[in-house]
Amino acid sequence: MLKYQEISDEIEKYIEDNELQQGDKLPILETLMTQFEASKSTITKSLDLLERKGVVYQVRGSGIFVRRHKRKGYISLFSNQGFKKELEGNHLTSEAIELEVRKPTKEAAHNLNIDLDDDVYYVKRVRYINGQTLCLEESFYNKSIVTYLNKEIISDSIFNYISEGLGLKVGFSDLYLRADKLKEEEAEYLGLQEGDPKIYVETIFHLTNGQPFDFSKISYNYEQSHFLFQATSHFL
Amino acid sequence: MLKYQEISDEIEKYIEDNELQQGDKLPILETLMTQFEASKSTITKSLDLLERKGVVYQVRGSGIFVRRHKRKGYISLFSNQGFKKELEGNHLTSEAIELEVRKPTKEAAHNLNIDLDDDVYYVKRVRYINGQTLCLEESFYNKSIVTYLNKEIISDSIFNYISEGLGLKVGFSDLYLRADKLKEEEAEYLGLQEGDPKIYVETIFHLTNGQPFDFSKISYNYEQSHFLFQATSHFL
DNA sequence: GAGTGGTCTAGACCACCCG
DNA sequence: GGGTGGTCTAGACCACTCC
Repeated sequence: MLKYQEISDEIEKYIEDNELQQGDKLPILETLMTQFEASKSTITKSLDLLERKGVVYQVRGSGIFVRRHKRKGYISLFSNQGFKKELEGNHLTSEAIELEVRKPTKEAAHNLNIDLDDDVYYVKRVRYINGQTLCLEESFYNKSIVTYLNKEIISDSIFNYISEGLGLKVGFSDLYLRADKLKEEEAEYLGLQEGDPKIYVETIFHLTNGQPFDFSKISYNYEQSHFLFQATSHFL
Repeated sequence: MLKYQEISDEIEKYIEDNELQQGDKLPILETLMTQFEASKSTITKSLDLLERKGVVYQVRGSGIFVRRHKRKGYISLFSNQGFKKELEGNHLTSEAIELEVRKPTKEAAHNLNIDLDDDVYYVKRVRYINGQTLCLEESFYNKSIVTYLNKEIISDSIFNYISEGLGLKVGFSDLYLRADKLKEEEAEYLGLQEGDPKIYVETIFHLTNGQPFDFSKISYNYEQSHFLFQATSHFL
Protein backbone atom coordinates (compact mmCIF):
# COMPACT_ATOMS: atom_id res chain seq x y z
CA MET A 1 0.00 0.00 0.00
CA LEU A 2 1.31 3.41 -0.92
CA LYS A 3 2.05 5.81 1.87
CA TYR A 4 0.00 8.68 0.48
CA GLN A 5 -2.89 6.31 -0.10
CA GLU A 6 -2.76 5.06 3.44
CA ILE A 7 -2.63 8.56 4.87
CA SER A 8 -5.48 9.61 2.63
CA ASP A 9 -7.58 6.69 3.79
CA GLU A 10 -6.79 7.35 7.42
CA ILE A 11 -7.77 10.99 7.19
CA GLU A 12 -10.99 10.08 5.44
CA LYS A 13 -11.74 7.50 8.09
CA TYR A 14 -11.00 10.07 10.79
CA ILE A 15 -13.55 12.40 9.23
CA GLU A 16 -16.16 9.65 8.99
CA ASP A 17 -15.62 8.36 12.50
CA ASN A 18 -15.83 11.78 14.08
CA GLU A 19 -18.72 12.80 11.86
CA LEU A 20 -17.05 16.04 10.93
CA GLN A 21 -19.22 18.50 9.04
CA GLN A 22 -18.73 20.85 6.11
CA GLY A 23 -16.34 23.60 7.11
CA ASP A 24 -14.77 21.77 10.07
CA LYS A 25 -11.06 22.39 10.23
CA LEU A 26 -8.48 19.63 10.03
CA PRO A 27 -5.04 19.79 11.66
CA ILE A 28 -2.51 21.90 9.78
CA LEU A 29 0.03 20.43 7.37
CA GLU A 30 2.88 20.45 9.84
CA THR A 31 0.86 18.53 12.40
CA LEU A 32 -0.09 15.97 9.81
CA MET A 33 3.55 15.67 8.74
CA THR A 34 4.72 14.76 12.22
CA GLN A 35 1.66 12.69 12.99
CA PHE A 36 2.08 10.52 9.90
CA GLU A 37 5.86 10.81 9.77
CA ALA A 38 5.75 11.93 6.18
CA SER A 39 7.20 14.76 4.14
CA LYS A 40 5.21 17.78 3.13
CA SER A 41 4.87 16.56 -0.47
CA THR A 42 3.43 13.25 0.63
CA ILE A 43 0.85 14.85 2.86
CA THR A 44 0.00 17.28 0.08
CA LYS A 45 -0.51 14.38 -2.30
CA SER A 46 -2.82 12.68 0.17
CA LEU A 47 -4.83 15.85 0.55
CA ASP A 48 -5.02 16.40 -3.20
CA LEU A 49 -6.48 12.93 -3.48
CA LEU A 50 -9.09 13.74 -0.87
CA GLU A 51 -9.81 17.03 -2.56
CA ARG A 52 -10.54 15.28 -5.83
CA LYS A 53 -12.74 12.79 -4.06
CA GLY A 54 -14.71 15.71 -2.73
CA VAL A 55 -13.81 15.00 0.89
CA VAL A 56 -11.88 18.16 1.78
CA TYR A 57 -10.99 21.56 0.37
CA GLN A 58 -7.80 23.44 1.04
CA VAL A 59 -7.57 27.18 1.46
CA ARG A 60 -4.18 28.75 1.15
CA GLY A 61 -3.23 30.78 4.16
CA SER A 62 -6.12 29.45 6.12
CA GLY A 63 -6.37 25.68 6.51
CA ILE A 64 -7.80 22.38 5.40
CA PHE A 65 -11.54 21.91 5.73
CA VAL A 66 -14.07 19.13 5.49
CA ARG A 67 -16.32 19.08 2.46
CA ARG A 68 -19.70 17.40 2.63
CA HIS A 69 -22.52 17.25 0.14
CA LYS A 70 -25.98 17.57 1.53
CA ARG A 71 -27.87 14.82 -0.19
CA LYS A 72 -28.23 11.14 0.37
CA GLY A 73 -29.18 8.55 -2.18
CA TYR A 74 -27.16 9.96 -5.05
CA ILE A 75 -24.80 7.68 -6.92
CA SER A 76 -21.33 8.85 -7.78
CA LEU A 77 -20.82 7.80 -11.38
CA PHE A 78 -17.06 7.65 -11.02
CA SER A 79 -15.07 5.03 -9.21
CA ASN A 80 -12.64 2.25 -9.93
CA GLN A 81 -15.45 0.59 -11.74
CA GLY A 82 -18.99 1.51 -12.55
CA PHE A 83 -20.22 2.50 -9.15
CA LYS A 84 -19.10 3.47 -5.73
CA LYS A 85 -19.33 2.09 -2.26
CA GLU A 86 -21.27 5.23 -1.56
CA LEU A 87 -24.13 2.88 -2.19
CA GLU A 88 -23.58 2.37 1.50
CA GLY A 89 -26.71 0.74 2.78
CA ASN A 90 -27.97 0.07 -0.71
CA HIS A 91 -28.30 -3.42 -2.03
CA LEU A 92 -27.17 -3.93 -5.61
CA THR A 93 -28.02 -7.09 -7.54
CA SER A 94 -28.03 -8.21 -11.16
CA GLU A 95 -30.18 -10.52 -13.21
CA ALA A 96 -28.47 -12.04 -16.24
CA ILE A 97 -30.65 -12.05 -19.36
CA GLU A 98 -28.16 -13.07 -21.98
CA LEU A 99 -24.56 -14.20 -22.11
CA GLU A 100 -22.77 -15.47 -25.18
CA VAL A 101 -19.67 -15.25 -27.31
CA ARG A 102 -20.42 -13.56 -30.61
CA LYS A 103 -19.06 -11.24 -33.25
CA PRO A 104 -19.25 -7.55 -32.38
CA THR A 105 -21.58 -5.07 -33.99
CA LYS A 106 -19.89 -2.43 -36.11
CA GLU A 107 -20.44 0.03 -33.29
CA ALA A 108 -18.90 -2.26 -30.67
CA ALA A 109 -15.95 -3.14 -32.89
CA HIS A 110 -15.26 0.53 -33.46
CA ASN A 111 -15.41 1.40 -29.79
CA LEU A 112 -13.35 -1.59 -28.71
CA ASN A 113 -10.86 -1.04 -31.48
CA ILE A 114 -11.13 -4.60 -32.80
CA ASP A 115 -12.04 -6.32 -36.07
CA LEU A 116 -15.53 -7.44 -37.00
CA ASP A 117 -14.45 -11.09 -36.87
CA ASP A 118 -12.84 -10.90 -33.45
CA ASP A 119 -14.82 -12.44 -30.60
CA VAL A 120 -16.62 -10.58 -27.85
CA TYR A 121 -18.59 -11.62 -24.82
CA TYR A 122 -22.05 -10.14 -25.10
CA VAL A 123 -23.73 -9.57 -21.75
CA LYS A 124 -27.22 -8.28 -21.17
CA ARG A 125 -28.54 -7.79 -17.69
CA VAL A 126 -30.92 -5.86 -15.51
CA ARG A 127 -29.53 -4.36 -12.36
CA TYR A 128 -31.54 -3.75 -9.23
CA ILE A 129 -31.07 -1.40 -6.32
CA ASN A 130 -32.95 -2.26 -3.15
CA GLY A 131 -35.27 -4.41 -5.20
CA GLN A 132 -36.12 -1.66 -7.71
CA THR A 133 -34.94 -1.80 -11.30
CA LEU A 134 -31.95 0.48 -11.68
CA CYS A 135 -30.86 -0.06 -15.27
CA LEU A 136 -30.75 -2.26 -18.34
CA GLU A 137 -27.22 -2.91 -19.50
CA GLU A 138 -25.72 -4.34 -22.68
CA SER A 139 -21.97 -4.89 -22.64
CA PHE A 140 -19.38 -6.07 -25.12
CA TYR A 141 -16.13 -7.40 -23.70
CA ASN A 142 -13.09 -7.97 -25.87
CA LYS A 143 -12.71 -11.72 -25.49
CA SER A 144 -8.95 -11.69 -26.08
CA ILE A 145 -8.68 -9.66 -22.85
CA VAL A 146 -11.66 -10.81 -20.80
CA THR A 147 -11.11 -14.44 -21.65
CA TYR A 148 -13.86 -16.04 -19.62
CA LEU A 149 -17.24 -15.14 -18.17
CA ASN A 150 -20.14 -17.18 -16.82
CA LYS A 151 -23.61 -16.53 -15.45
CA GLU A 152 -22.44 -16.56 -11.90
CA ILE A 153 -19.81 -13.92 -12.48
CA ILE A 154 -22.12 -11.54 -14.31
CA SER A 155 -24.76 -11.86 -11.63
CA ASP A 156 -22.19 -10.52 -9.26
CA SER A 157 -19.70 -7.71 -9.84
CA ILE A 158 -18.00 -8.12 -13.20
CA PHE A 159 -15.38 -5.53 -12.40
CA ASN A 160 -14.44 -7.25 -9.21
CA TYR A 161 -13.82 -10.40 -11.22
CA ILE A 162 -11.86 -8.53 -13.87
CA SER A 163 -9.43 -7.00 -11.41
CA GLU A 164 -9.28 -9.73 -8.76
CA GLY A 165 -9.95 -12.83 -10.81
CA LEU A 166 -8.22 -11.96 -14.06
CA GLY A 167 -5.62 -9.62 -12.57
CA LEU A 168 -6.36 -6.89 -15.09
CA LYS A 169 -5.78 -3.26 -14.20
CA VAL A 170 -8.53 -0.83 -15.09
CA GLY A 171 -7.15 2.53 -16.15
CA PHE A 172 -9.64 5.06 -17.47
CA SER A 173 -13.04 5.36 -19.08
CA ASP A 174 -14.96 7.62 -21.44
CA LEU A 175 -18.58 8.12 -20.52
CA TYR A 176 -21.20 9.61 -22.84
CA LEU A 177 -24.47 10.63 -21.23
CA ARG A 178 -27.78 11.92 -22.52
CA ALA A 179 -31.51 11.65 -21.92
CA ASP A 180 -33.97 9.96 -24.24
CA LYS A 181 -37.31 8.18 -24.35
CA LEU A 182 -37.61 4.52 -23.40
CA LYS A 183 -38.34 2.06 -26.18
CA GLU A 184 -41.00 -0.55 -25.58
CA GLU A 185 -38.59 -3.38 -24.81
CA GLU A 186 -36.53 -1.27 -22.41
CA ALA A 187 -39.61 -0.02 -20.63
CA GLU A 188 -40.71 -3.59 -20.07
CA TYR A 189 -37.43 -4.62 -18.49
CA LEU A 190 -37.42 -1.56 -16.25
CA GLY A 191 -41.07 -1.74 -15.35
CA LEU A 192 -41.86 1.65 -16.84
CA GLN A 193 -43.94 2.97 -19.74
CA GLU A 194 -42.77 3.33 -23.31
CA GLY A 195 -41.84 6.97 -23.91
CA ASP A 196 -40.87 7.57 -20.30
CA PRO A 197 -37.53 9.37 -19.82
CA LYS A 198 -34.29 7.47 -19.43
CA ILE A 199 -30.73 8.43 -18.82
CA TYR A 200 -28.75 6.74 -21.51
CA VAL A 201 -25.03 6.18 -20.99
CA GLU A 202 -22.39 4.64 -23.20
CA THR A 203 -19.07 3.85 -21.60
CA ILE A 204 -15.75 2.60 -22.89
CA PHE A 205 -13.42 1.15 -20.28
CA HIS A 206 -9.69 0.92 -20.87
CA LEU A 207 -6.89 -0.95 -19.16
CA THR A 208 -4.04 1.07 -17.70
CA ASN A 209 -2.11 0.44 -20.90
CA GLY A 210 -4.82 2.19 -22.91
CA GLN A 211 -6.47 -0.88 -24.44
CA PRO A 212 -10.29 -0.73 -24.48
CA PHE A 213 -11.84 -3.91 -23.13
CA ASP A 214 -15.48 -3.07 -22.37
CA PHE A 215 -18.09 -1.14 -24.32
CA SER A 216 -21.40 -0.78 -22.50
CA LYS A 217 -24.77 0.75 -23.30
CA ILE A 218 -26.91 1.44 -20.27
CA SER A 219 -30.45 2.71 -19.89
CA TYR A 220 -31.26 3.97 -16.41
CA ASN A 221 -34.60 4.01 -14.68
CA TYR A 222 -35.12 7.74 -14.20
CA GLU A 223 -36.94 7.27 -10.93
CA GLN A 224 -34.00 5.48 -9.31
CA SER A 225 -31.04 7.17 -10.93
CA HIS A 226 -29.78 10.22 -9.13
CA PHE A 227 -26.19 11.02 -9.91
CA LEU A 228 -23.72 13.14 -8.03
CA PHE A 229 -20.65 14.83 -9.45
CA GLN A 230 -18.21 16.77 -7.37
CA ALA A 231 -15.92 19.09 -9.29
CA THR A 232 -12.91 21.08 -8.17
CA SER A 233 -12.04 23.85 -10.54
CA HIS A 234 -8.28 24.00 -10.24
CA PHE A 235 -7.97 20.36 -11.15
CA LEU A 236 -9.29 21.02 -14.63
CA MET B 1 1.31 31.81 -14.38
CA LEU B 2 2.42 28.69 -12.61
CA LYS B 3 5.18 26.69 -14.20
CA TYR B 4 3.37 23.38 -14.16
CA GLN B 5 0.31 25.08 -15.64
CA GLU B 6 2.34 26.57 -18.43
CA ILE B 7 4.01 23.28 -19.23
CA SER B 8 0.69 21.50 -19.15
CA ASP B 9 -0.79 24.03 -21.55
CA GLU B 10 2.17 23.78 -23.89
CA ILE B 11 2.03 20.02 -24.05
CA GLU B 12 -1.69 20.13 -24.71
CA LYS B 13 -1.16 22.68 -27.44
CA TYR B 14 1.57 20.51 -28.92
CA ILE B 15 -0.86 17.59 -29.09
CA GLU B 16 -3.54 19.74 -30.69
CA ASP B 17 -1.24 21.37 -33.21
CA ASN B 18 0.26 18.09 -34.33
CA GLU B 19 -3.12 16.37 -34.31
CA LEU B 20 -1.75 13.46 -32.31
CA GLN B 21 -4.07 10.48 -32.02
CA GLN B 22 -5.01 8.08 -29.23
CA GLY B 23 -2.01 5.96 -28.34
CA ASP B 24 0.61 8.25 -29.86
CA LYS B 25 3.68 8.41 -27.64
CA LEU B 26 4.96 11.62 -26.12
CA PRO B 27 8.62 12.28 -25.26
CA ILE B 28 9.80 10.61 -22.08
CA LEU B 29 9.98 12.41 -18.74
CA GLU B 30 13.68 13.12 -18.95
CA THR B 31 13.32 14.76 -22.33
CA LEU B 32 10.48 16.90 -21.05
CA MET B 33 12.56 17.86 -18.00
CA THR B 34 15.40 19.24 -20.10
CA GLN B 35 13.09 20.69 -22.74
CA PHE B 36 11.08 22.69 -20.18
CA GLU B 37 13.96 23.16 -17.75
CA ALA B 38 11.91 21.80 -14.90
CA SER B 39 12.35 19.18 -12.22
CA LYS B 40 10.82 15.74 -12.41
CA SER B 41 8.11 16.61 -9.88
CA THR B 42 7.01 19.63 -11.83
CA ILE B 43 6.73 17.70 -15.09
CA THR B 44 4.87 14.96 -13.25
CA LYS B 45 2.44 17.51 -11.88
CA SER B 46 1.83 18.88 -15.36
CA LEU B 47 1.18 15.41 -16.68
CA ASP B 48 -1.15 14.55 -13.81
CA LEU B 49 -3.15 17.61 -14.71
CA LEU B 50 -3.37 16.49 -18.31
CA GLU B 51 -4.29 13.00 -17.20
CA ARG B 52 -7.21 14.34 -15.20
CA LYS B 53 -8.30 16.46 -18.12
CA GLY B 54 -8.39 13.28 -20.19
CA VAL B 55 -5.63 14.42 -22.52
CA VAL B 56 -2.98 11.78 -21.81
CA TYR B 57 -2.48 8.54 -19.92
CA GLN B 58 0.74 7.40 -18.35
CA VAL B 59 1.94 3.81 -18.27
CA ARG B 60 4.64 2.96 -15.81
CA GLY B 61 7.63 1.39 -17.45
CA SER B 62 6.34 2.24 -20.87
CA GLY B 63 5.65 5.89 -21.59
CA ILE B 64 3.20 8.75 -21.85
CA PHE B 65 0.45 8.47 -24.44
CA VAL B 66 -2.19 10.65 -26.00
CA ARG B 67 -5.78 10.04 -25.01
CA ARG B 68 -8.58 11.01 -27.35
CA HIS B 69 -12.28 10.42 -27.14
CA LYS B 70 -14.02 9.50 -30.33
CA ARG B 71 -17.07 11.72 -30.34
CA LYS B 72 -17.71 15.29 -31.27
CA GLY B 73 -20.50 17.47 -30.02
CA TYR B 74 -20.42 16.29 -26.43
CA ILE B 75 -20.24 18.86 -23.66
CA SER B 76 -17.87 18.34 -20.79
CA LEU B 77 -19.89 19.21 -17.69
CA PHE B 78 -16.82 20.12 -15.69
CA SER B 79 -14.72 23.22 -16.07
CA ASN B 80 -13.87 26.38 -14.20
CA GLN B 81 -17.47 27.29 -14.64
CA GLY B 82 -20.48 25.61 -16.10
CA PHE B 83 -19.11 24.67 -19.46
CA LYS B 84 -15.96 24.18 -21.38
CA LYS B 85 -14.27 25.75 -24.34
CA GLU B 86 -14.68 22.30 -25.81
CA LEU B 87 -17.70 23.95 -27.31
CA GLU B 88 -15.11 24.82 -29.91
CA GLY B 89 -17.05 25.95 -32.93
CA ASN B 90 -20.30 26.09 -31.00
CA HIS B 91 -22.04 29.35 -30.39
CA LEU B 92 -23.49 29.82 -26.94
CA THR B 93 -25.94 32.63 -26.17
CA SER B 94 -28.40 33.48 -23.41
CA GLU B 95 -31.75 35.18 -23.25
CA ALA B 96 -32.62 36.79 -19.94
CA ILE B 97 -36.18 36.16 -18.82
CA GLU B 98 -36.10 37.49 -15.31
CA LEU B 99 -33.64 39.27 -13.06
CA GLU B 100 -34.39 40.68 -9.64
CA VAL B 101 -33.30 40.92 -6.05
CA ARG B 102 -35.57 38.90 -3.80
CA LYS B 103 -35.70 36.71 -0.72
CA PRO B 104 -34.58 33.12 -1.26
CA THR B 105 -36.88 30.13 -1.27
CA LYS B 106 -36.35 27.73 1.62
CA GLU B 107 -34.57 25.41 -0.76
CA ALA B 108 -32.24 28.13 -2.03
CA ALA B 109 -31.52 29.41 1.46
CA HIS B 110 -30.63 25.92 2.59
CA ASN B 111 -28.31 25.28 -0.33
CA LEU B 112 -26.67 28.69 -0.12
CA ASN B 113 -26.34 28.45 3.62
CA ILE B 114 -28.06 31.80 4.24
CA ASP B 115 -31.09 33.08 6.13
CA LEU B 116 -34.54 33.43 4.65
CA ASP B 117 -34.37 37.21 4.98
CA ASP B 118 -30.99 37.58 3.26
CA ASP B 119 -31.06 38.89 -0.30
CA VAL B 120 -30.39 36.89 -3.43
CA TYR B 121 -30.23 37.72 -7.09
CA TYR B 122 -32.76 35.59 -8.89
CA VAL B 123 -31.88 34.93 -12.52
CA LYS B 124 -33.94 33.03 -15.04
CA ARG B 125 -32.70 32.54 -18.55
CA VAL B 126 -32.82 30.31 -21.59
CA ARG B 127 -29.52 29.33 -23.11
CA TYR B 128 -29.03 28.54 -26.77
CA ILE B 129 -26.42 26.52 -28.59
CA ASN B 130 -26.08 27.22 -32.30
CA GLY B 131 -29.53 28.76 -32.26
CA GLN B 132 -31.19 25.73 -30.63
CA THR B 133 -32.53 25.84 -27.09
CA LEU B 134 -30.02 24.17 -24.79
CA CYS B 135 -31.50 24.68 -21.34
CA LEU B 136 -33.71 26.63 -19.02
CA GLU B 137 -31.86 27.88 -15.98
CA GLU B 138 -32.95 29.37 -12.67
CA SER B 139 -30.18 30.64 -10.43
CA PHE B 140 -29.93 32.12 -6.97
CA TYR B 141 -26.84 34.18 -6.18
CA ASN B 142 -25.97 35.18 -2.64
CA LYS B 143 -26.17 38.95 -2.96
CA SER B 144 -23.65 39.60 -0.21
CA ILE B 145 -21.08 37.90 -2.44
CA VAL B 146 -22.32 38.57 -5.94
CA THR B 147 -23.12 42.19 -5.19
CA TYR B 148 -24.28 43.33 -8.59
CA LEU B 149 -25.81 41.88 -11.76
CA ASN B 150 -27.58 43.40 -14.73
CA LYS B 151 -29.29 42.17 -17.89
CA GLU B 152 -26.20 42.67 -19.98
CA ILE B 153 -24.03 40.55 -17.71
CA ILE B 154 -26.47 37.67 -17.50
CA SER B 155 -26.91 37.64 -21.28
CA ASP B 156 -23.22 36.99 -21.47
CA SER B 157 -21.12 34.70 -19.28
CA ILE B 158 -21.98 35.23 -15.63
CA PHE B 159 -18.97 33.25 -14.48
CA ASN B 160 -16.64 35.32 -16.52
CA TYR B 161 -18.01 38.40 -14.79
CA ILE B 162 -17.78 36.78 -11.37
CA SER B 163 -14.12 35.94 -11.71
CA GLU B 164 -12.90 38.80 -13.89
CA GLY B 165 -15.28 41.57 -12.89
CA LEU B 166 -15.79 40.83 -9.22
CA GLY B 167 -12.44 39.16 -8.63
CA LEU B 168 -14.01 36.18 -6.91
CA LYS B 169 -12.32 32.81 -7.01
CA VAL B 170 -14.48 29.83 -7.83
CA GLY B 171 -13.40 26.74 -5.94
CA PHE B 172 -15.61 23.68 -6.23
CA SER B 173 -19.14 22.61 -7.03
CA ASP B 174 -21.60 19.86 -6.20
CA LEU B 175 -23.74 18.72 -9.11
CA TYR B 176 -26.87 16.59 -8.78
CA LEU B 177 -28.19 15.06 -11.99
CA ARG B 178 -31.24 13.06 -12.93
CA ALA B 179 -33.78 12.65 -15.72
CA ASP B 180 -37.41 13.66 -15.51
CA LYS B 181 -40.39 14.75 -17.59
CA LEU B 182 -40.74 18.32 -18.77
CA LYS B 183 -43.47 20.41 -17.19
CA GLU B 184 -45.65 22.49 -19.46
CA GLU B 185 -43.88 25.79 -18.81
CA GLU B 186 -40.43 24.28 -19.27
CA ALA B 187 -41.45 22.58 -22.49
CA GLU B 188 -42.65 25.89 -23.83
CA TYR B 189 -39.36 27.65 -23.16
CA LEU B 190 -37.40 24.81 -24.69
CA GLY B 191 -39.66 24.32 -27.68
CA LEU B 192 -40.53 20.75 -26.74
CA GLN B 193 -43.64 18.87 -25.63
CA GLU B 194 -44.87 18.50 -22.08
CA GLY B 195 -43.81 15.07 -20.80
CA ASP B 196 -40.73 14.92 -23.01
CA PRO B 197 -37.54 13.85 -21.22
CA LYS B 198 -35.20 16.36 -19.66
CA ILE B 199 -31.92 16.16 -17.89
CA TYR B 200 -32.38 18.02 -14.66
CA VAL B 201 -29.34 19.32 -12.84
CA GLU B 202 -28.97 21.21 -9.59
CA THR B 203 -25.61 22.73 -8.84
CA ILE B 204 -24.09 24.52 -5.89
CA PHE B 205 -21.00 26.56 -6.61
CA HIS B 206 -18.55 27.49 -3.87
CA LEU B 207 -15.73 29.99 -3.63
CA THR B 208 -12.26 28.68 -2.90
CA ASN B 209 -12.87 29.45 0.77
CA GLY B 210 -15.84 27.10 0.78
CA GLN B 211 -18.64 29.65 0.78
CA PRO B 212 -21.54 28.73 -1.52
CA PHE B 213 -22.54 31.63 -3.76
CA ASP B 214 -24.69 30.14 -6.53
CA PHE B 215 -27.50 27.61 -6.46
CA SER B 216 -28.84 26.74 -9.91
CA LYS B 217 -31.61 24.51 -11.24
CA ILE B 218 -31.24 23.63 -14.88
CA SER B 219 -33.48 21.72 -17.27
CA TYR B 220 -31.71 20.58 -20.41
CA ASN B 221 -33.20 19.99 -23.83
CA TYR B 222 -32.56 16.29 -24.25
CA GLU B 223 -32.05 16.62 -27.98
CA GLN B 224 -29.16 19.04 -27.58
CA SER B 225 -27.55 17.88 -24.38
CA HIS B 226 -24.88 15.26 -24.79
CA PHE B 227 -22.47 15.12 -21.93
CA LEU B 228 -19.00 13.65 -21.76
CA PHE B 229 -17.19 12.51 -18.63
CA GLN B 230 -13.67 11.23 -18.64
CA ALA B 231 -12.64 9.29 -15.57
CA THR B 232 -9.26 8.01 -14.47
CA SER B 233 -9.49 5.29 -11.88
CA HIS B 234 -6.41 5.91 -9.79
CA PHE B 235 -7.46 9.47 -9.11
CA LEU B 236 -10.44 8.27 -7.16
C1' DG C 1 3.44 40.01 10.77
C1' DA C 2 2.43 35.34 12.21
C1' DG C 3 0.24 31.37 10.43
C1' DT C 4 -0.58 28.30 6.80
C1' DG C 5 -0.78 26.23 2.18
C1' DG C 6 1.42 26.00 -2.67
C1' DT C 7 5.31 25.58 -5.86
C1' DC C 8 9.63 24.02 -7.14
C1' DT C 9 14.09 21.64 -6.90
C1' DA C 10 17.66 17.72 -6.68
C1' DG C 11 18.22 13.36 -5.81
C1' DA C 12 17.52 8.50 -3.93
C1' DC C 13 15.15 4.50 -4.57
C1' DC C 14 11.26 1.55 -6.18
C1' DA C 15 8.05 -0.85 -9.63
C1' DC C 16 6.66 -2.00 -13.86
C1' DC C 17 7.07 -3.03 -19.16
C1' DC C 18 9.32 -5.03 -22.86
C1' DG C 19 12.72 -7.04 -25.76
C1' DG D 1 18.49 -5.77 -17.86
C1' DG D 2 17.75 -1.30 -19.80
C1' DG D 3 14.18 2.01 -20.19
C1' DT D 4 10.70 4.53 -18.05
C1' DG D 5 7.28 6.22 -14.56
C1' DG D 6 6.02 6.57 -9.56
C1' DT D 7 7.02 7.56 -4.70
C1' DC D 8 9.20 9.90 -1.17
C1' DT D 9 12.29 13.12 1.18
C1' DA D 10 14.35 17.69 2.90
C1' DG D 11 14.43 22.13 2.23
C1' DA D 12 14.06 26.85 0.00
C1' DC D 13 11.03 30.24 -1.17
C1' DC D 14 6.43 32.20 -2.48
C1' DA D 15 1.39 33.68 -1.76
C1' DC D 16 -2.53 34.10 0.59
C1' DT D 17 -5.48 34.94 5.02
C1' DC D 18 -6.53 36.94 9.07
C1' DC D 19 -5.71 39.32 13.20
